[in-house]
Amino acid sequence: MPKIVDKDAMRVRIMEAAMQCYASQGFHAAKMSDIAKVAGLAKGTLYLYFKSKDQLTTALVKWIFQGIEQQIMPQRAVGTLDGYMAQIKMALDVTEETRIETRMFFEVLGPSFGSDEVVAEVAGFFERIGAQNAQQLDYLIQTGEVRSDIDSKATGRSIAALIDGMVTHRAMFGLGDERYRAMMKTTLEMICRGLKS
Amino acid sequence: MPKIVDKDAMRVRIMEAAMQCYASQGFHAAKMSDIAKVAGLAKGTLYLYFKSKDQLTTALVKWIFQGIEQQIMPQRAVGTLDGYMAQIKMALDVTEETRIETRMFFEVLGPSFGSDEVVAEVAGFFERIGAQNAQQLDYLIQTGEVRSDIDSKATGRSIAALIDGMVTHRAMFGLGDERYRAMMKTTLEMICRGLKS
DNA sequence: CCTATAAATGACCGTACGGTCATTATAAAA
DNA sequence: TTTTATAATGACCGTACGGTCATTTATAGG
Repeated sequence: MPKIVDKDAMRVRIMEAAMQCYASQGFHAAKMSDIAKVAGLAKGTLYLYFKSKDQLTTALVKWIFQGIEQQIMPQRAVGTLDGYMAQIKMALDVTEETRIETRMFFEVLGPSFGSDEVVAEVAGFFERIGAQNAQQLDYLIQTGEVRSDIDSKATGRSIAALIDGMVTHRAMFGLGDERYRAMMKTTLEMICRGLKS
Repeated sequence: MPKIVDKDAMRVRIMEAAMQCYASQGFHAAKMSDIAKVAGLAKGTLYLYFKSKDQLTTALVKWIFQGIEQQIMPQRAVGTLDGYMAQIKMALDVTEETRIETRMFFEVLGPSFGSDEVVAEVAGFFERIGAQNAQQLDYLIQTGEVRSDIDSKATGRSIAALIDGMVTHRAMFGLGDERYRAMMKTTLEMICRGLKS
């Protein structure tokens, strides 16, 4: 007899609203009432699904990174160095949406935001990306396309950091499209030459 | 006849206190009264030297980056690729203090923080680092140590972004010393191989 | 149509912090 | 020592926002 609601869908709806508000106003400026308005709910309702603003934000960050990872990871191990480079190129060539998310993370990853949980989540994300890179490299070493004297684990993790550096700088410092494209090109060449045996 | 004070020294004293508070508590958690206490002043006094917390923070960020730049830039153009690589290595191998500052910037660069001025300052910093790299590369191209078919401007700016990526990941994601050292090694090798003609 | 239970609401509260300003302290010069 | 302009102080104010909860609304089943 009671009213029944899809709680997971509701949580997603709220997280989407939060994302929108954080993107346009920033984390601190976005009020819970704003998020509620965007979600088409009353403020109090948010607290039925998330205990606090921090918890909502933590959930949001996890959700976003899980999304990115699901989008990236399935692209199964490619068999050639060229294929691997193409994969890196895709990672570098981010969408506008990712750029918005990047800006948001800057606030959320700051030390004033309570949860080390969020930092740990993001750290884990890059850890997995690094591990995937390492695996790729190991395979390409076996096929002989990549130098056998590199430390694949360290190199894989480094590549993850390098990509993040590029993506972050593009998002934060308004690097124009043509310019960034030139940067991508030289970066890819540098990495490729560095790996090739 | 009036009481006279060295205003610049006072501003520095306050910025140092702010830095300390931001580092330990984060930008948002640090209250003006905390900063005052650390500086050994009353809260109201801060407002004689900075119009607002935001302005204090903006000044602080500029001050820090100017310091870093002065520390880095004078290391005049080195004449060999090995010298250049050594310079990059130094940039990668950051001190604990820099790591603290890195964490702080994550908050301050977030979109909720009013001033695009700060972002512009940091953008300018990396722009200058990129330009310096480009200059170095141009020289090394002329001496024949570096491939002549690279886009030195784009490569220089990319290297700045790559370094920042590494440094940031170290600061944010608790990469251990040995591990980071291995990452530095492969990164340096990759860059070096990528540049060498 | 009624009822019981889940869901939604938004007025309200507490508090905490940035910023102000009337008052007090300080020190250089006369 | 007095004067006077500058510097420092900290109690106080306003307000804005996260979070609560008594009340109202919605709906599935009988």
